[in-house]
Amino acid sequence: MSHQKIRNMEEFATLSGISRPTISKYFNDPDSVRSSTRTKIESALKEYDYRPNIYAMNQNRRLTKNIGIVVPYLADPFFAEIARVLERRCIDAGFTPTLFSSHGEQGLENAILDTLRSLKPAGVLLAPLGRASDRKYVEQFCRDVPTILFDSNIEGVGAAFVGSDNFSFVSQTVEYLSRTGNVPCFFEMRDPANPNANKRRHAYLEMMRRLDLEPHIVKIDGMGWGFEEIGRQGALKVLSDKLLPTKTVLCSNDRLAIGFLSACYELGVTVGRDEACDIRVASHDDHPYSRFTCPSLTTAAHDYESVADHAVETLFQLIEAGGKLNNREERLFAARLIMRGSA
Amino acid sequence: MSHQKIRNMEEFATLSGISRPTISKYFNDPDSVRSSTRTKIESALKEYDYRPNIYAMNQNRRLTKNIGIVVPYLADPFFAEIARVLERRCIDAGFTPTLFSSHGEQGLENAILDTLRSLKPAGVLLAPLGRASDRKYVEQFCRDVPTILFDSNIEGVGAAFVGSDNFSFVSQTVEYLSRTGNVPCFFEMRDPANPNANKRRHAYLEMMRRLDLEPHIVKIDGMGWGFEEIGRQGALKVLSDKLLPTKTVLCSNDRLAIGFLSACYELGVTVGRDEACDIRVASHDDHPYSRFTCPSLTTAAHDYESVADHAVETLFQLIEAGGKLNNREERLFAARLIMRGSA
DNA sequence: AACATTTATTTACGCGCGTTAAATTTATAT
DNA sequence: ATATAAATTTAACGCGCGTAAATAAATGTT
Repeated sequence: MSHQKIRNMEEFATLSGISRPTISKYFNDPDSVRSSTRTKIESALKEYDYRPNIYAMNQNRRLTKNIGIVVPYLADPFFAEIARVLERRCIDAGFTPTLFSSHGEQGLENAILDTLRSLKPAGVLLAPLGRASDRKYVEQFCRDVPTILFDSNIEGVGAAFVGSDNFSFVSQTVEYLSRTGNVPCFFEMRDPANPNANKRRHAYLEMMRRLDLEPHIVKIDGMGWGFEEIGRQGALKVLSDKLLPTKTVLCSNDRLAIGFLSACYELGVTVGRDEACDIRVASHDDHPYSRFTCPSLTTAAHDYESVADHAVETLFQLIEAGGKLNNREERLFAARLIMRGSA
Repeated sequence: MSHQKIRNMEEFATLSGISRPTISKYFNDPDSVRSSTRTKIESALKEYDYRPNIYAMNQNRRLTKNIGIVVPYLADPFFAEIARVLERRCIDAGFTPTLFSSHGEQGLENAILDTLRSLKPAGVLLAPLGRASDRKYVEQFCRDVPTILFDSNIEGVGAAFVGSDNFSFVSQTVEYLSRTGNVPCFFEMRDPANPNANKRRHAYLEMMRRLDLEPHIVKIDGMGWGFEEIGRQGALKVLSDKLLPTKTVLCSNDRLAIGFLSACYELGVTVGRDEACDIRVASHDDHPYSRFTCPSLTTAAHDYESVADHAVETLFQLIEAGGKLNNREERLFAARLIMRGSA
């Protein structure tokens, strides 16, 4: 292997004895050149270790192999996990995914969309901030760039939406908790930024109505993305002030529940399904850490794999269809109830 | 605001009545043009909402404003958190960070380094996989691209290393645990992929020697990046087989400890500093979730902010120095002991 | 051997912008 | 008003590659 550095395709073409357009063709599809030339190119490739500049390639392609993935907050393991699966799927399909996190800030989300325009992606998988999103900005972006929304829906924006069926989540937990003896109250943040939170509250109310039970909603204060601490503080207050209307708590999401369990432990409140325990706690999401809480958390699990698979597949369809789909599909995946120690 | 779409700088130049080179100059430094022309440009900017293609810009710049950030595993909240801080610092300094995760795979790490070459970054902040890295590949990359290593050091590779002082971590936890009455054993994976793990083991042995205490190392099996589950399984085995040599456990890192605490809860083993508790558990990292474990985890905290600040600052120095620093600085930041409920 | 077909080469232009040098205009100082 | 400095425009090239059309060479067919 020669240690000569190669600056561009022109140089590599000269050294390998093949013309540049043919080299270009090879990199876009090795099978599109005669096998004898392919051999020549590949032996030269071993010799000189050249690879084309991916961004220069994408500058001219009618359709790039870039895919943008945007999540609202990457330090949240839920999004980190789904981003990981999405990246993997894109790579396996021969695309180059680029991952961005909005860090919970509208300004950053908009800046990311600008950067994505420059990247000229074949398509984008976008989990918007939700209520904190600049709707017009996102809408305009989706008109210009083939985009699939996931996790948080924005009505009518993007070519399709893939997410979880919040009613399925809540109906299963409410049904389970009430069937096994207790009336759950619903524990959530006062001003949830994520639209799923609102859907979950409505689902809770609807389910309680169907079961002819009296609903109780416990709203706690807090801003930002530090849900565990918000849940912990809220729980400390609710528990010490004896504000809990029932002895079964259904948290809107696992991160709040993690904080809630932490507060219970601090206050000596025992949690579990057992009669001897003070309260039961359940939640939604099947956060990567929910099986390691003490006690482990009963929760409704996202079908991560299906959501990721379907989002990516829909995006590929969208790309192949030239950026437009006939009708805006909203595909929701059902939850799977996971019974653990906490309820 | 006109809804006319602008394709490139040429078009925008025509519409704003300014020549393209001047527009180009403006975008690279708004203060480098006369205030009267700046006003013209900015009013045109309001009118037409144009912004230059960042990748095309960077194709020709002698020095781009791109910065690559690479972490070994983004679904680990520790890396997610430090990546978040690094991104923020880069953005504030006017750079465009691009984040990559190796997902624990050597092949991906190498592929990311290739992509980064195409990106022509001004500099790269790289947390390598560690033992799983392709040393030669990383080494060659660092020779070609100005790179600062962080978190995991690879001797002699990169222009500098910024990380945490493992001895500081372990010396504080060992000193604290032994001073408050117990001899800690060291709980770790059999084949840690991260070089910090080895340094921590050595630090433990050295500290025990200094304190004239008998060291005990408990090694558990497990592969991959699911540390919590590995820690849990290991703890279940160690606890139920009564293999624990002392009643104080010092875990190599918080993620193992999270699993350990989970196992303790399952088995009814009480954890805490109190005499009445069965065992004490402490650890290292101050993982974002360590304050929400039950009991909350006593741990040695990274100085996230300092590590991130110093890594970014060193990178900026490196960039300004033209890609070479005189000597390879290895800067280690001390830990801060955080006493919580578990020990 | 003559023809048709496939594949490769040559040539040239385009992508969206940075950058430079020379020519020209504008602002500031005297 | 004139000299000087500063900013802008014009013109042109380069970055690393895609792509298209015309031409040449290799391969396949009868």
